[in-house]
Amino acid sequence: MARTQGSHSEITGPRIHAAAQRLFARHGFAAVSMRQIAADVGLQVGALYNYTPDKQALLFSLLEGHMLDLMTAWEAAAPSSGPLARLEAFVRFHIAFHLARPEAVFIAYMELRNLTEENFAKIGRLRHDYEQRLEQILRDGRAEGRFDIADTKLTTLALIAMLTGVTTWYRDGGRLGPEAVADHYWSMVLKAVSA
Amino acid sequence: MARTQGSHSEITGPRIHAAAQRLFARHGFAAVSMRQIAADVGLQVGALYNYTPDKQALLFSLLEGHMLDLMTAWEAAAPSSGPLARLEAFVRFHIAFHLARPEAVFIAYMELRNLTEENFAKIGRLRHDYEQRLEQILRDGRAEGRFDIADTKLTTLALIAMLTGVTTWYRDGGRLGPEAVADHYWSMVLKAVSA
DNA sequence: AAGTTAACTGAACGAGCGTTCAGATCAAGC
DNA sequence: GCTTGATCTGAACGCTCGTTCAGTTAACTT
Repeated sequence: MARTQGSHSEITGPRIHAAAQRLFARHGFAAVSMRQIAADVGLQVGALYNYTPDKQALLFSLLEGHMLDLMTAWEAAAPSSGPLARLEAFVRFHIAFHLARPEAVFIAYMELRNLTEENFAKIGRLRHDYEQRLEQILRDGRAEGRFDIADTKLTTLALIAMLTGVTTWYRDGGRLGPEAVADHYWSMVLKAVSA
Repeated sequence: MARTQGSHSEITGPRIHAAAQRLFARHGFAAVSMRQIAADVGLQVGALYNYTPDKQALLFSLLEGHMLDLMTAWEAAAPSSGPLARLEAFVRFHIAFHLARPEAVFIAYMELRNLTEENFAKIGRLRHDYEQRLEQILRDGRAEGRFDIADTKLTTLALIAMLTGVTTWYRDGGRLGPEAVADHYWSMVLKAVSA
Protein backbone atom coordinates (compact mmCIF):
# COMPACT_ATOMS: atom_id res chain seq x y z
CA MET A 1 0.00 0.00 0.00
CA ALA A 2 1.45 3.37 -0.99
CA ARG A 3 0.02 6.84 -1.16
CA THR A 4 -3.31 6.42 0.52
CA GLN A 5 -6.08 8.67 -0.62
CA GLY A 6 -5.76 12.35 0.13
CA SER A 7 -2.17 12.12 1.25
CA HIS A 8 -0.14 14.77 -0.49
CA SER A 9 3.15 16.53 -0.10
CA GLU A 10 1.54 19.77 1.08
CA ILE A 11 -0.10 17.93 3.93
CA THR A 12 2.59 15.44 4.89
CA GLY A 13 5.38 18.00 5.12
CA PRO A 14 3.74 20.13 7.81
CA ARG A 15 2.58 17.02 9.64
CA ILE A 16 6.15 15.78 9.84
CA HIS A 17 7.32 19.12 11.21
CA ALA A 18 4.50 19.16 13.74
CA ALA A 19 5.25 15.63 14.91
CA ALA A 20 8.96 16.36 15.15
CA GLN A 21 8.30 19.51 17.15
CA ARG A 22 6.05 17.73 19.60
CA LEU A 23 8.39 14.78 20.05
CA PHE A 24 11.60 16.82 20.23
CA ALA A 25 10.04 19.08 22.85
CA ARG A 26 8.81 16.14 24.88
CA HIS A 27 11.80 13.80 24.77
CA GLY A 28 14.70 15.75 23.28
CA PHE A 29 16.23 15.64 19.82
CA ALA A 30 18.72 12.87 20.53
CA ALA A 31 16.14 10.71 22.26
CA VAL A 32 13.65 10.77 19.38
CA SER A 33 14.14 8.42 16.44
CA MET A 34 13.15 9.01 12.87
CA ARG A 35 10.99 5.92 13.22
CA GLN A 36 9.04 7.51 16.06
CA ILE A 37 8.39 10.60 13.99
CA ALA A 38 7.29 8.50 11.03
CA ALA A 39 4.97 6.41 13.20
CA ASP A 40 3.44 9.56 14.67
CA VAL A 41 2.60 10.79 11.18
CA GLY A 42 1.55 7.34 9.99
CA LEU A 43 4.40 6.68 7.58
CA GLN A 44 7.30 4.35 7.16
CA VAL A 45 10.60 5.88 8.10
CA GLY A 46 11.94 6.04 4.54
CA ALA A 47 9.19 8.43 3.50
CA LEU A 48 10.55 11.13 5.81
CA TYR A 49 13.53 11.51 3.54
CA ASN A 50 11.32 12.92 0.82
CA TYR A 51 10.92 15.93 3.10
CA THR A 52 14.24 16.37 4.83
CA PRO A 53 17.77 15.41 3.78
CA ASP A 54 18.50 14.22 7.33
CA LYS A 55 17.50 14.50 10.96
CA GLN A 56 19.75 17.50 11.57
CA ALA A 57 18.05 19.52 8.84
CA LEU A 58 14.70 18.75 10.39
CA LEU A 59 15.82 20.23 13.70
CA PHE A 60 17.36 23.26 12.04
CA SER A 61 14.25 24.03 10.04
CA LEU A 62 12.20 23.99 13.24
CA LEU A 63 14.58 26.37 14.99
CA GLU A 64 15.00 28.66 12.02
CA GLY A 65 11.25 28.77 11.40
CA HIS A 66 10.65 29.67 15.01
CA MET A 67 13.18 32.49 15.01
CA LEU A 68 11.87 33.91 11.74
CA ASP A 69 8.32 33.78 13.08
CA LEU A 70 9.48 35.63 16.16
CA MET A 71 11.22 38.35 14.17
CA THR A 72 8.42 38.98 11.71
CA ALA A 73 5.78 38.89 14.45
CA TRP A 74 7.66 41.56 16.40
CA GLU A 75 8.20 43.71 13.31
CA ALA A 76 4.45 43.58 12.77
CA ALA A 77 3.60 44.29 16.41
CA ALA A 78 6.22 46.92 17.27
CA PRO A 79 4.80 50.41 17.70
CA SER A 80 6.72 53.46 16.53
CA SER A 81 6.01 55.40 19.69
CA GLY A 82 8.42 56.41 22.46
CA PRO A 83 10.74 54.06 24.37
CA LEU A 84 8.38 53.52 27.28
CA ALA A 85 5.47 52.39 25.12
CA ARG A 86 7.79 50.34 22.95
CA LEU A 87 9.26 48.63 25.99
CA GLU A 88 5.81 47.79 27.29
CA ALA A 89 4.86 46.46 23.87
CA PHE A 90 7.99 44.35 23.78
CA VAL A 91 7.40 42.84 27.21
CA ARG A 92 3.79 41.97 26.41
CA PHE A 93 4.67 40.70 22.95
CA HIS A 94 7.52 38.53 24.14
CA ILE A 95 5.44 36.90 26.87
CA ALA A 96 2.40 36.35 24.64
CA PHE A 97 4.46 34.98 21.77
CA HIS A 98 6.38 32.56 23.96
CA LEU A 99 3.39 31.36 25.96
CA ALA A 100 1.55 30.65 22.71
CA ARG A 101 4.14 28.16 21.43
CA PRO A 102 5.80 26.45 24.37
CA GLU A 103 7.10 23.52 22.34
CA ALA A 104 8.93 25.66 19.81
CA VAL A 105 10.41 27.77 22.60
CA PHE A 106 11.55 24.71 24.51
CA ILE A 107 13.34 23.32 21.49
CA ALA A 108 14.86 26.67 20.61
CA TYR A 109 16.51 26.86 24.01
CA MET A 110 17.37 23.21 24.63
CA GLU A 111 18.52 21.82 21.33
CA LEU A 112 21.04 24.41 20.22
CA ARG A 113 23.88 22.07 21.09
CA ASN A 114 22.54 19.45 18.70
CA LEU A 115 22.99 21.79 15.76
CA THR A 116 26.05 21.62 13.57
CA GLU A 117 28.49 24.47 14.06
CA GLU A 118 27.25 26.20 10.94
CA ASN A 119 23.56 25.91 11.82
CA PHE A 120 24.30 26.98 15.40
CA ALA A 121 25.90 30.17 14.11
CA LYS A 122 22.88 30.95 11.95
CA ILE A 123 20.46 30.62 14.84
CA GLY A 124 22.82 32.60 17.04
CA ARG A 125 22.71 35.49 14.59
CA LEU A 126 18.93 35.47 14.49
CA ARG A 127 18.71 35.46 18.25
CA HIS A 128 21.19 38.30 18.50
CA ASP A 129 19.17 40.31 15.99
CA TYR A 130 16.10 39.89 18.14
CA GLU A 131 17.91 40.93 21.29
CA GLN A 132 19.14 44.00 19.46
CA ARG A 133 15.53 45.12 19.10
CA LEU A 134 15.17 45.24 22.86
CA GLU A 135 18.56 46.80 23.45
CA GLN A 136 17.77 49.61 21.01
CA ILE A 137 14.66 50.42 23.02
CA LEU A 138 16.71 50.55 26.20
CA ARG A 139 19.33 52.77 24.57
CA ASP A 140 16.68 55.14 23.24
CA GLY A 141 15.04 55.35 26.65
CA ARG A 142 18.32 56.06 28.32
CA ALA A 143 19.18 58.74 25.75
CA GLU A 144 15.88 60.42 26.50
CA GLY A 145 16.61 60.25 30.22
CA ARG A 146 13.57 58.06 30.88
CA PHE A 147 15.52 54.94 31.80
CA ASP A 148 18.22 54.49 34.41
CA ILE A 149 20.31 51.64 33.01
CA ALA A 150 23.98 51.14 33.79
CA ASP A 151 24.63 48.57 31.07
CA THR A 152 22.09 48.17 28.26
CA LYS A 153 23.65 44.95 26.98
CA LEU A 154 23.50 43.25 30.35
CA THR A 155 20.03 44.58 31.08
CA THR A 156 18.84 43.26 27.73
CA LEU A 157 20.04 39.77 28.56
CA ALA A 158 18.64 39.93 32.08
CA LEU A 159 15.21 41.02 30.86
CA ILE A 160 15.08 38.44 28.07
CA ALA A 161 15.96 35.67 30.52
CA MET A 162 13.32 36.86 32.97
CA LEU A 163 10.61 37.13 30.34
CA THR A 164 11.41 33.85 28.63
CA GLY A 165 11.42 32.20 32.03
CA VAL A 166 7.62 32.31 32.12
CA THR A 167 7.59 29.29 29.82
CA THR A 168 9.27 27.15 32.46
CA TRP A 169 6.46 27.46 34.99
CA TYR A 170 3.36 28.76 33.18
CA ARG A 171 0.54 26.25 32.82
CA ASP A 172 -2.75 26.77 31.02
CA GLY A 173 -5.59 26.96 33.48
CA GLY A 174 -3.26 28.01 36.30
CA ARG A 175 -3.79 30.76 38.85
CA LEU A 176 -2.90 33.56 36.46
CA GLY A 177 -3.77 34.00 32.78
CA PRO A 178 -1.31 35.29 30.18
CA GLU A 179 -2.51 38.88 30.53
CA ALA A 180 -2.24 38.89 34.31
CA VAL A 181 1.27 37.44 34.04
CA ALA A 182 2.22 40.09 31.52
CA ASP A 183 0.82 42.80 33.80
CA HIS A 184 3.02 41.66 36.66
CA TYR A 185 6.13 41.32 34.55
CA TRP A 186 5.64 44.71 32.95
CA SER A 187 5.31 46.26 36.38
CA MET A 188 8.59 44.68 37.47
CA VAL A 189 10.41 45.62 34.28
CA LEU A 190 9.20 49.18 34.47
CA LYS A 191 10.45 49.62 38.01
CA ALA A 192 13.76 47.95 37.22
CA VAL A 193 14.62 50.31 34.35
CA SER A 194 12.87 53.54 35.35
CA ALA A 195 14.91 56.64 36.05
CA MET B 1 45.22 -5.55 31.99
CA ALA B 2 43.04 -4.99 35.04
CA ARG B 3 43.30 -2.59 37.95
CA THR B 4 46.30 -0.53 36.99
CA GLN B 5 48.40 0.79 39.81
CA GLY B 6 46.84 3.46 41.98
CA SER B 7 43.38 2.99 40.56
CA HIS B 8 40.92 2.64 43.40
CA SER B 9 37.26 3.00 44.00
CA GLU B 10 37.63 6.32 45.79
CA ILE B 11 39.34 7.76 42.75
CA THR B 12 37.45 6.11 39.92
CA GLY B 13 34.00 6.97 41.26
CA PRO B 14 34.51 10.74 41.25
CA ARG B 15 36.29 10.54 37.92
CA ILE B 16 33.27 8.84 36.38
CA HIS B 17 30.97 11.50 37.77
CA ALA B 18 33.22 14.26 36.49
CA ALA B 19 33.43 12.75 33.03
CA ALA B 20 29.68 12.21 32.89
CA GLN B 21 29.05 15.79 33.97
CA ARG B 22 31.36 17.20 31.34
CA LEU B 23 30.00 15.02 28.55
CA PHE B 24 26.32 15.39 29.49
CA ALA B 25 26.72 19.16 29.62
CA ARG B 26 28.47 19.25 26.27
CA HIS B 27 26.41 16.82 24.23
CA GLY B 28 23.31 16.00 26.25
CA PHE B 29 22.40 12.93 28.25
CA ALA B 30 20.81 11.00 25.41
CA ALA B 31 23.65 11.75 23.02
CA VAL B 32 26.38 10.45 25.32
CA SER B 33 27.06 6.72 25.50
CA MET B 34 28.33 4.77 28.46
CA ARG B 35 31.26 3.81 26.23
CA GLN B 36 32.20 7.47 25.76
CA ILE B 37 32.16 8.04 29.50
CA ALA B 38 34.27 4.94 30.09
CA ALA B 39 36.75 5.98 27.42
CA ASP B 40 37.03 9.44 28.97
CA VAL B 41 37.95 7.90 32.31
CA GLY B 42 40.17 5.26 30.72
CA LEU B 43 38.04 2.21 31.47
CA GLN B 44 36.10 -0.44 29.62
CA VAL B 45 32.37 0.17 29.67
CA GLY B 46 31.58 -2.75 31.99
CA ALA B 47 33.60 -1.22 34.82
CA LEU B 48 31.15 1.69 35.06
CA TYR B 49 28.55 -0.67 36.45
CA ASN B 50 30.60 -1.12 39.59
CA TYR B 51 29.72 2.50 40.34
CA THR B 52 26.20 3.00 39.05
CA PRO B 53 23.35 0.57 38.56
CA ASP B 54 22.51 2.20 35.23
CA LYS B 55 22.83 5.35 33.15
CA GLN B 56 19.71 6.91 34.63
CA ALA B 57 21.08 6.67 38.18
CA LEU B 58 24.25 8.39 37.03
CA LEU B 59 22.25 11.35 35.76
CA PHE B 60 20.12 11.48 38.87
CA SER B 61 23.11 11.46 41.21
CA LEU B 62 24.58 14.43 39.33
CA LEU B 63 21.35 16.40 39.59
CA GLU B 64 20.68 15.48 43.19
CA GLY B 65 24.25 16.25 44.19
CA HIS B 66 24.03 19.64 42.54
CA MET B 67 20.78 20.55 44.26
CA LEU B 68 22.04 19.41 47.66
CA ASP B 69 25.23 21.42 47.17
CA LEU B 70 23.10 24.44 46.33
CA MET B 71 20.92 24.07 49.40
CA THR B 72 23.72 23.52 51.89
CA ALA B 73 25.82 26.31 50.39
CA TRP B 74 22.95 28.75 50.81
CA GLU B 75 22.22 27.61 54.34
CA ALA B 76 25.87 28.32 55.14
CA ALA B 77 25.92 31.68 53.37
CA ALA B 78 22.51 33.07 54.36
CA PRO B 79 22.71 35.93 56.85
CA SER B 80 20.10 36.31 59.57
CA SER B 81 19.71 40.03 59.03
CA GLY B 82 16.75 41.92 57.59
CA PRO B 83 15.03 41.19 54.26
CA LEU B 84 16.99 43.74 52.28
CA ALA B 85 20.38 42.37 53.30
CA ARG B 86 19.15 38.82 52.90
CA LEU B 87 17.87 39.56 49.41
CA GLU B 88 21.18 41.09 48.42
CA ALA B 89 22.99 38.08 49.85
CA PHE B 90 20.70 35.75 47.92
CA VAL B 91 21.25 37.55 44.61
CA ARG B 92 25.01 37.55 45.01
CA PHE B 93 25.09 33.97 46.25
CA HIS B 94 22.91 32.66 43.45
CA ILE B 95 24.98 34.32 40.74
CA ALA B 96 28.32 33.30 42.24
CA PHE B 97 27.23 29.72 42.84
CA HIS B 98 25.85 29.28 39.34
CA LEU B 99 28.75 30.95 37.55
CA ALA B 100 31.17 28.71 39.43
CA ARG B 101 29.68 25.45 38.08
CA PRO B 102 28.24 26.08 34.64
CA GLU B 103 28.20 22.40 33.65
CA ALA B 104 26.18 21.27 36.64
CA VAL B 105 23.74 24.14 36.14
CA PHE B 106 23.33 23.33 32.48
CA ILE B 107 22.51 19.71 33.20
CA ALA B 108 20.18 20.61 36.04
CA TYR B 109 18.09 22.72 33.68
CA MET B 110 18.30 20.70 30.48
CA GLU B 111 18.12 17.08 31.48
CA LEU B 112 15.12 17.04 33.78
CA ARG B 113 13.03 15.39 31.11
CA ASN B 114 15.45 12.48 30.95
CA LEU B 115 14.73 11.59 34.56
CA THR B 116 12.23 8.92 35.47
CA GLU B 117 8.98 10.24 36.89
CA GLU B 118 10.08 9.39 40.40
CA ASN B 119 13.50 11.02 40.12
CA PHE B 120 11.97 14.04 38.43
CA ALA B 121 9.66 14.52 41.39
CA LYS B 122 12.57 14.35 43.84
CA ILE B 123 14.53 17.03 42.00
CA GLY B 124 11.38 19.11 41.67
CA ARG B 125 10.95 19.08 45.43
CA LEU B 126 14.53 20.18 46.01
CA ARG B 127 14.18 23.01 43.53
CA HIS B 128 10.94 24.12 45.12
CA ASP B 129 12.58 24.12 48.54
CA TYR B 130 15.29 26.41 47.24
CA GLU B 131 12.80 28.79 45.64
CA GLN B 132 10.96 28.91 48.95
CA ARG B 133 14.04 30.44 50.52
CA LEU B 134 13.81 33.39 48.16
CA GLU B 135 10.06 33.71 48.44
CA GLN B 136 10.28 33.84 52.22
CA ILE B 137 12.66 36.79 51.95
CA LEU B 138 10.24 38.56 49.63
CA ARG B 139 7.32 37.88 51.98
CA ASP B 140 9.26 39.17 54.97
CA GLY B 141 10.26 42.29 53.10
CA ARG B 142 6.71 42.94 52.06
CA ALA B 143 5.43 42.39 55.58
CA GLU B 144 7.90 44.99 56.80
CA GLY B 145 6.75 47.39 54.13
CA ARG B 146 10.16 47.52 52.49
CA PHE B 147 9.19 45.69 49.30
CA ASP B 148 6.42 46.49 46.86
CA ILE B 149 5.55 43.10 45.42
CA ALA B 150 2.15 42.23 43.99
CA ASP B 151 2.72 38.48 43.83
CA THR B 152 5.63 36.96 45.75
CA LYS B 153 5.34 33.58 44.02
CA LEU B 154 5.53 35.09 40.54
CA THR B 155 8.26 37.51 41.54
CA THR B 156 10.28 34.62 42.95
CA LEU B 157 10.11 32.75 39.67
CA ALA B 158 10.88 35.86 37.65
CA LEU B 159 13.94 36.69 39.74
CA ILE B 160 15.26 33.13 39.72
CA ALA B 161 14.94 32.98 35.93
CA MET B 162 16.70 36.33 35.56
CA LEU B 163 19.55 35.40 37.89
CA THR B 164 20.06 31.92 36.50
CA GLY B 165 20.08 33.42 33.02
CA VAL B 166 23.60 34.72 33.57
CA THR B 167 24.89 31.23 32.88
CA THR B 168 23.58 31.34 29.31
CA TRP B 169 25.76 34.26 28.28
CA TYR B 170 28.54 34.68 30.86
CA ARG B 171 32.02 33.78 29.66
CA ASP B 172 35.21 33.80 31.70
CA GLY B 173 37.47 36.62 30.63
CA GLY B 174 34.56 38.60 29.20
CA ARG B 175 33.84 42.29 29.59
CA LEU B 176 32.48 41.93 33.13
CA GLY B 177 33.69 39.77 35.99
CA PRO B 178 31.34 37.88 38.32
CA GLU B 179 31.31 40.66 40.90
CA ALA B 180 30.51 43.37 38.35
CA VAL B 181 27.71 41.21 36.97
CA ALA B 182 26.34 40.66 40.47
CA ASP B 183 26.48 44.41 41.16
CA HIS B 184 24.37 45.14 38.10
CA TYR B 185 21.85 42.43 38.82
CA TRP B 186 21.49 43.45 42.43
CA SER B 187 20.84 47.00 41.35
CA MET B 188 18.09 45.84 38.99
CA VAL B 189 16.53 43.48 41.53
CA LEU B 190 16.55 46.14 44.21
CA LYS B 191 14.72 48.62 42.01
CA ALA B 192 12.24 45.99 40.84
CA VAL B 193 11.12 45.04 44.35
CA SER B 194 11.61 48.28 46.30
CA ALA B 195 8.63 50.00 47.81
C1' DA C 1 -6.55 3.45 -21.97
C1' DA C 2 -1.73 4.07 -21.55
C1' DG C 3 2.10 6.49 -19.69
C1' DT C 4 4.29 9.37 -16.25
C1' DT C 5 5.70 10.52 -11.86
C1' DA C 6 5.21 11.98 -7.02
C1' DA C 7 4.60 9.51 -2.78
C1' DC C 8 5.34 5.78 -0.14
C1' DT C 9 6.56 0.84 1.42
C1' DG C 10 9.45 -2.78 2.98
C1' DA C 11 13.66 -4.41 3.67
C1' DA C 12 18.17 -4.00 4.31
C1' DC C 13 23.01 -1.79 5.62
C1' DG C 14 26.64 -1.15 9.10
C1' DA C 15 27.07 0.87 13.34
C1' DG C 16 26.32 1.83 17.96
C1' DC C 17 23.37 1.31 22.05
C1' DG C 18 22.77 -0.19 27.45
C1' DT C 19 23.61 -3.92 30.02
C1' DT C 20 25.53 -8.48 31.63
C1' DC C 21 29.01 -11.60 33.12
C1' DA C 22 32.76 -15.11 33.23
C1' DG C 23 37.33 -14.65 33.87
C1' DA C 24 41.77 -12.05 34.56
C1' DT C 25 44.44 -9.11 37.58
C1' DC C 26 46.26 -7.05 41.51
C1' DA C 27 46.38 -5.06 46.45
C1' DA C 28 45.86 -6.45 50.97
C1' DG C 29 45.33 -9.73 55.05
C1' DC C 30 46.86 -13.78 57.11
C1' DG D 1 53.26 -17.41 49.99
C1' DC D 2 48.47 -18.34 49.74
C1' DT D 3 43.88 -16.76 49.84
C1' DT D 4 40.48 -13.42 49.41
C1' DG D 5 37.87 -9.91 47.39
C1' DA D 6 37.61 -5.60 45.07
C1' DT D 7 38.38 -3.94 40.46
C1' DC D 8 38.51 -4.21 35.75
C1' DT D 9 38.68 -6.51 30.94
C1' DG D 10 36.85 -8.50 26.87
C1' DA D 11 33.29 -10.30 24.69
C1' DA D 12 28.83 -11.00 23.94
C1' DC D 13 23.43 -10.27 24.22
C1' DG D 14 19.36 -8.39 21.74
C1' DC D 15 18.02 -4.18 20.15
C1' DT D 16 17.59 0.32 17.91
C1' DC D 17 19.75 3.83 15.28
C1' DG D 18 20.05 7.01 10.72
C1' DT D 19 20.07 6.36 6.14
C1' DT D 20 19.48 4.18 1.46
C1' DC D 21 16.99 2.25 -2.30
C1' DA D 22 14.57 -0.97 -5.49
C1' DG D 23 10.00 -1.64 -6.11
C1' DT D 24 4.86 -0.64 -5.54
C1' DT D 25 0.90 2.27 -5.68
C1' DA D 26 -2.25 5.76 -7.13
C1' DA D 27 -3.27 10.35 -8.87
C1' DC D 28 -2.65 13.03 -12.85
C1' DT D 29 -1.71 13.89 -17.99
C1' DT D 30 -2.47 12.94 -22.53
